[in-house]
Amino acid sequence: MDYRTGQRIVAETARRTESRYGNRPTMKDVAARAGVGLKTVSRVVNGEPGVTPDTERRVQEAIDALGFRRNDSARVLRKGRTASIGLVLEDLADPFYGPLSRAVEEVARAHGALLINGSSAEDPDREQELVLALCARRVDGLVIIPAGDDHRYLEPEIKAGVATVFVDRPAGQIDADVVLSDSFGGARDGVAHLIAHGHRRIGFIGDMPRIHTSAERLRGYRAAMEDAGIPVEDAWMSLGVTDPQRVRKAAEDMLSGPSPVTAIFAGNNRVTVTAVRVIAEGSRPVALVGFDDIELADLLQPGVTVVAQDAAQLGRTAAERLFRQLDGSLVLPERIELPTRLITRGSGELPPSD
Amino acid sequence: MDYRTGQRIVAETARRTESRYGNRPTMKDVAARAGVGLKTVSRVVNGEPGVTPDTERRVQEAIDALGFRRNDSARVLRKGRTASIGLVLEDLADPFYGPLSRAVEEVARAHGALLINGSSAEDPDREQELVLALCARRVDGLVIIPAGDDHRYLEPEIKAGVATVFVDRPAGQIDADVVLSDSFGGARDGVAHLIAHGHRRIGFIGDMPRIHTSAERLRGYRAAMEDAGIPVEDAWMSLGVTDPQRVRKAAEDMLSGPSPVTAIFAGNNRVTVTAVRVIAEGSRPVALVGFDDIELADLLQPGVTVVAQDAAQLGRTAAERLFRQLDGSLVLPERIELPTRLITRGSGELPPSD
DNA sequence: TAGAGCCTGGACAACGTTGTCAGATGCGGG
DNA sequence: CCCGCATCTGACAACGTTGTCCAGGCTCTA
Repeated sequence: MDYRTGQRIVAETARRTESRYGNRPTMKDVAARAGVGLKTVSRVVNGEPGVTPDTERRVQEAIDALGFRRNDSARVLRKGRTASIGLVLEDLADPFYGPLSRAVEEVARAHGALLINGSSAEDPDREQELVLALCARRVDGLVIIPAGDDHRYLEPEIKAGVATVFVDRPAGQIDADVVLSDSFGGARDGVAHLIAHGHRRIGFIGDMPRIHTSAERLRGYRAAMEDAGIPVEDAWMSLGVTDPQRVRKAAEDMLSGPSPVTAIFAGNNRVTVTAVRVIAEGSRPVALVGFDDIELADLLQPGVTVVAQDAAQLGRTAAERLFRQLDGSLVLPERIELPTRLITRGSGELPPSD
Repeated sequence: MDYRTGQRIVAETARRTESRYGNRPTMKDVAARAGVGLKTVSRVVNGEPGVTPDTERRVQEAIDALGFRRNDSARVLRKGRTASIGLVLEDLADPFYGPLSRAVEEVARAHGALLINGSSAEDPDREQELVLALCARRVDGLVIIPAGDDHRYLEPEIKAGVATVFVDRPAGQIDADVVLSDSFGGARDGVAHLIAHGHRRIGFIGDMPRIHTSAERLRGYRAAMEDAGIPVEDAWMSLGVTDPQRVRKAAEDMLSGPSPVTAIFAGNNRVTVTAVRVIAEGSRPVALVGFDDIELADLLQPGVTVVAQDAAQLGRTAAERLFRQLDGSLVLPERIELPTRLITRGSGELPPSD
């Protein structure tokens, strides 16, 4: 008995010492100070009815005096919903994802939710790790730009009620909502545009074909070439390169081989930027169409013709669908494909140089 | 009694119905299935020692079978730390903030923390709302790019132990860690660069002076002009405009007034982009130096000379400081100023055109 | 073989909030 | 003057986890 009492005093002292820094007032503290019950504080904090103005004022004063802030962790534990959603993308530093993320955030905000986001760095393991960490935090929903191609690990989560929407690329091995740009159609149109301007030897530089958008764009390229009856040479295609040096090498190779290309179709914004550089350094004009719009593209000489997708619209559409899942107004997974838009600015309209 | 029993049955039924969708297994469920105690499950989940391999296997099987995922809200409630930090910035869609955010995320990840971020849209009220929402979720720390100039509302939070670092602009009315770029020095150097190339009538287009960086850059502009003994005319300065149309108007005005400028110093990346456009449309060459680097700046004709700041480094520095606060290895708030770098690419070296 | 000491497992309280329900208070009418 | 009713307030359990502490079974030694 003495021993236990001693223990308690030690614990109490430790707690009090620590409380100067790191312990926050709780509703109980507020209640004690205001001389009311715990639940009354809860009512005031949440704006529930049934509190006299006088009582409310006393409680409010105590709240202000103590600097009380409701602990949402406890609230979540009780209520079950966190009012937060997770966004997993590839790299927030990529200018394509900034507007997308912002759009998701705005929709979340309109629904009173916060956004937690993480970058997968195009690594499937890291994607899974992130997604599961978000699930452990009990986000209400997930917007995922997948890096991996197997999302069966999400099945228990989805079954448990986590709303899920995939963006930019479809989910692997599971049936889920997907919002995509029309990569195939966009690429086909872009390449057809080059063909229409007289090109026949057209290069394609894209990311790894295991990435759905890359594969689709490659398919679009092939389709356009085939439609025009042009056989594609292997030397015209570079797949899986994305870092500037290797893109540079790939572009230089296609421009200098035995049957050099007269035009390049760039599979994404980063490739486009590097391609612009390589072409600008070369002496002869090379036509270029890029997938994804890039800033200042209109100010270059010539302006860069692009197949633009609306990143913000992609994010908005996905987030709205997510919240409709949460409302319960959605039942069956769907695949939504947003159109792309060819923006001609000059580089895609250059005639072949030979 | 009957009534209460009735109630209970209704509740039970509702719960069971719902449980197919929306209720997740808990450690208790896992324990029951594995035939062990609650705490044993906790030990397995957290990799704590003191569990026989055989027991561990049984527990693990139950976890997999039920699709159990630890509820971090409950964990947080118990442990006090959330392993998450908040980042409040102006607009994630702005290319300046993408790399910054990503850098913060990487540091957080290295410390096992998740990043919750929000955009203030340069609105002080929204900033406060966001910050307090983050505090309610008990983030361990906050990285804030302030929109407002009074942060006294944060005092109770900081006192309660929320680590806080301000980035890009200093905190208002409170003493806190700040990580900044040297806006004053950078702007002064940039303007001096123009002066060194023979310019005397130099325009300045910047954001609202209530934003610290804008004020500092304006001060740098004035200092450089004063150092060179050049009196500044009001018509050369445009403050508080940031949307493209108004920047355009401002630039056109300075270029066509009674004493037109021969060079423009652009106060931030968005202004720079618009200035490039206006200048490109005009007939006579106008020199330009911009604050913040922009993508493709080197490919324009002429290349855009800029005063570059390292957004990623800003974020990294701030986040590292944040975690050092959390380690307890930091005591006094400090102000860290990172240098800027003048990158000459052509536009800033053009001679005056008259 | 008994006792000491270690290892494993489990019962229980606590974290801070909210939902439920019952008690207290005040008011008007019979 | 008392009762019924409406309004306001508070006690208590529960959410799912972790820390503390104790019990029981084991091994090892004297």
